[in-house]
Amino acid sequence: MATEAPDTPLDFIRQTVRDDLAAGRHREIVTRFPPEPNGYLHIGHAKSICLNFGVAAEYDGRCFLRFDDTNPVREDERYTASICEDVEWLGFEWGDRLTHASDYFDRLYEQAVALIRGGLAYVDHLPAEQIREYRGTLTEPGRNSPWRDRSVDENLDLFERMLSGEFAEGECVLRARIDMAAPNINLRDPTLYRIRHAAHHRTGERWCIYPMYDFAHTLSDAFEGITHSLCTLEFEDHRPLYEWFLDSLDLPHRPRQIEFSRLNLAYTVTSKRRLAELVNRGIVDGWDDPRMPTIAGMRRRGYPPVAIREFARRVGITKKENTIEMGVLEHAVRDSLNAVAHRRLVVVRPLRVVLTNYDAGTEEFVSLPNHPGDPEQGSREVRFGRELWIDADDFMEDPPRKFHRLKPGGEVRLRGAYIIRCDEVVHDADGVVVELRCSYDPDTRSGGSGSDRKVKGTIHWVHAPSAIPVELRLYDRLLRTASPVGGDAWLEDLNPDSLQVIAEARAEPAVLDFQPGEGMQFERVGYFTRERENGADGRAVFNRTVTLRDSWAKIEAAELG
RNA sequence: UGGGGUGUAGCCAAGUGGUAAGGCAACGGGUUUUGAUCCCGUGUACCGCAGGUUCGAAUCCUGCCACCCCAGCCA
Repeated sequence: MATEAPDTPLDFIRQTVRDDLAAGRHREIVTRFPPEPNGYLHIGHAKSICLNFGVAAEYDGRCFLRFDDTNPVREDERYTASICEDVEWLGFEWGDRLTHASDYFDRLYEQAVALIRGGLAYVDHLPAEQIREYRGTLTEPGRNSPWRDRSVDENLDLFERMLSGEFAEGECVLRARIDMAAPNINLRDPTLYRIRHAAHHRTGERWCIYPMYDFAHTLSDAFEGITHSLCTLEFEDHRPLYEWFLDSLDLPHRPRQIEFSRLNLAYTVTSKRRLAELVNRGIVDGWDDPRMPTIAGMRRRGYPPVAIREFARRVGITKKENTIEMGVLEHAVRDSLNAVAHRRLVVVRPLRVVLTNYDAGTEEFVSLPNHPGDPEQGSREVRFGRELWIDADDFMEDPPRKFHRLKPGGEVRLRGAYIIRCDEVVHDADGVVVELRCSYDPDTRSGGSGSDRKVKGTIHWVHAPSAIPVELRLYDRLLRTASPVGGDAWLEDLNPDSLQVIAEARAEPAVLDFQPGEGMQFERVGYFTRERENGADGRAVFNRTVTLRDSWAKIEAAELG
């Protein structure tokens, strides 16, 4: 497992872990990542995965991957495979520590019985609506349920009958007997077990009562010997209940819960509920749509796992609400890709160029390095001839100042080949530029004797007869606002241009050298990766991972006012 | 108006009583056959506000303000 950039100050959780170890409070650090199998993992989970698995790895401990599957009606086996795949792809290993809360259903039941025996839990026959009313409000205390003082024997009997299926869903629940006047609402006799006559994806029909999160999660932590149970801020209020279970039961270990703030990313959504909505409404392709901030989406988009790990490291761990700018993620992605991605030439919007002084009967090969900064990565031979495509953006008939690309009468270097001059602009009947007639300077071939001649610009190109048609999918932010509003209104802030399909791009054939997931840079355009499925008429499809930094865009905006 | 949290530059984030790290962004400049990369440089951060303690406070105390979370038989 890679451990990146060591010289970061320790966050407050790692400081605690380090101190606990130094004080001899634990022999070994044990953490856990506890996803509910009801959706795909996203960038926020990635932060938690990097924290939990990262801390375990850094302190020679262990981390469990535990599915929190206590609610059969919400969860589905089909999500577990993707979750495993995502964690693994991110670069982490759980070894033999793949568990499920449902693995502990028997032990959980025993502990519930223990609570009843201790007079600390009771079966409540109040309907759900009444329970809510009896709970009180944020500012007023709750009231005791009329069933709160049943005898231990009666509760034992009733709980067993709940288990045996004697009651209908909603007829009764098992509740902890704590304090209905507690200022912390989580302590007002929280529900421990509810009845669900539903098959569980792992335990089948064996159970019809299922434990609630607080009970199952705390005890699972204790069973597994978790030393540091790291969760997000919204569970801070639950910590007293977590402690109550640990105090009330005879358990093999005493884990400690520590909360940190969840990750928010600007211009996207990072809640499972909202991501599911995008999928269900058909706004995106699926959970792994490259626009989605899901791990699967980022993988398909071409983000390397190391970039995500580095991103998680850079944003840090604190208890402060935060919204991270996309630039941080994008920078991490570019940074990791820049070093390793091979370069290729691809023209996005093809404009025909004819080199009028180049012999129509011949062609040649020019050598282009796979990586300009690293000769070790080799080079490739690229076909060159009289007819080429260049990007329409690289020509302007009436350009602003500082435009270093091609213009009438102007010169530009073709990357890795020759300097050309634009002699004539051909228009169609509507006045649209359809072809450039240029002449090349034979002395200026890259690597040749006259190649040191300087021109202001260098542009990319492809050899027209041998170029292959490819489809490009250009992705942009999902939202047009940085922080989506609450409720359903955020759907109105969706960016209508989050996907732009370029059906008729032209590429040098060597773009086919790479597998989906491997990153390459289309020079001057951006980083791309191959899409698994081909597009129309079988042509290769490439997803844009991220653009290159574009300082021209700013200059252009300034020049054009 | 109950309880639990959080406030350090545009966004993150170190700092744990001795005089405010770092990253991203932004803005200059250099190198460059990618307007990329790379390299240099640029920020007076009223440390939420107001008092107090101290020789000395982002760090300690008091009071206030702002924002976030909690009333599932969800996790």
